[in-house]
Amino acid sequence: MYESDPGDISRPRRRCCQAADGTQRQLGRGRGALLEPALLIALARSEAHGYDLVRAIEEMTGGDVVPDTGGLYRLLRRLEVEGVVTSSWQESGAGPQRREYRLTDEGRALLAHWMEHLAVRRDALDRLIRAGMEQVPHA
Amino acid sequence: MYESDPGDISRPRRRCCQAADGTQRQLGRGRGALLEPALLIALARSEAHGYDLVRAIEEMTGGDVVPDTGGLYRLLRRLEVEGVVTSSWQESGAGPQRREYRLTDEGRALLAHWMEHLAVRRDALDRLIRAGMEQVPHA
DNA sequence: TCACATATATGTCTTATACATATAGTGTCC
DNA sequence: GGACACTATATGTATAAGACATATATGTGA
Repeated sequence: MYESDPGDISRPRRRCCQAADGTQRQLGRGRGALLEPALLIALARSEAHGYDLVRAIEEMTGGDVVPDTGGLYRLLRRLEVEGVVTSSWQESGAGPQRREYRLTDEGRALLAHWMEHLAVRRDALDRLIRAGMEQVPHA
Repeated sequence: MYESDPGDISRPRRRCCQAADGTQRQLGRGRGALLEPALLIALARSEAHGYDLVRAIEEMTGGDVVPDTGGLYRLLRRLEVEGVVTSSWQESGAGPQRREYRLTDEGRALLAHWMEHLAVRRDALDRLIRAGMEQVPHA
C-alpha cells in the first residue's frame, strides 16, 4: 500500500487530507471537518482534558461548533493511537478522574498542515459566497 | 415524527441544516458540505446539465471543489425528489443524451437559506484560523 | 434524597463522500 | 476499422464522520 522509505520504520505521517489508508480527502477530512483542527488548536494553547476542550472549542468558534462529547472522546483516542496526542490520568483528588491530553511534535506538525487546508477552504468558501450573493436577493 | 400543520399537506420544507427526518445538521449538511450549495448557486445562474455543473463548480471554487460525478448525479436525483430542481431530457441531436436541470422556487428558497449558513460557517472558520495562527509559526 | 454539574465512555444509525465501474454516443488519428 | 479520448449519465460499494442516546462514577447544593 505505502511506498514508505526503507529507512523510515515509523508509520507514514498522516495528513489531514488523507485517511489512514492513504485515500484522499477533499477539503480536509470529513464533513464540516472543524472538530479535529479546533481540537488541535485548543491543545496547542495548553494541555487539557476532554471536557474542557468542548468548551474551549465552543468559545473559539463563537458557539458555532458544539462538539458531540462522544465523538470528541473517540477522536482523542484515535489521535492518541496516531501519535498526535499523549494522555495521562491526573492524580488530583477532587471530582471524577480526568485524563489530560498533550499535543506531541507530530501533533504540532499536523496542526500546521491543517492550517494550510483551512486557508484553502476559506478561499473556496469565500468564492462560493461571493458567487452566491450575486444570485440571492441580498437580505 | 413531524408535527405538521394539518392545513399543510405538503412535505415540511427541508432546510440545509436538517436531514429528511428532521435531525439537525451542525454547519449545514454533511462534510465539507460545499457540493450542494455550489450546485444550487450554479443552477441559479442558469439551467444546466450535470456534466456542465461539474466544471461550473470547479471554476466557481477556484478548483478547490472537484465534485465526484457519481455523487453529483445522485445529489441531483435527490434534489429532484425533494422538489428543489426539475429536469427534462434534451431533444438535441448531437452527442449523448443530456438531462437538463432547472432550479424551482423552492430551490431558490433553499439557496437563500444556505447562504446564511455559509456565512455562519465562514465566521466560524475565520475565528478558528485566527486562533490557529497564534499557535502555528507563521509560514 | 434528588437534581445537577463534572467527566469519560460506548452503542448504533445515518449518510456524505471517494473510488471503481458500466453504459453509450461522437470525433479523430493512424 | 480499430484504438483512443471526450462527453454524458448512472450504479455499486466501502469508509468514516457525525448525531443522538445512554451508561458509568464523583461531587455539590437544595
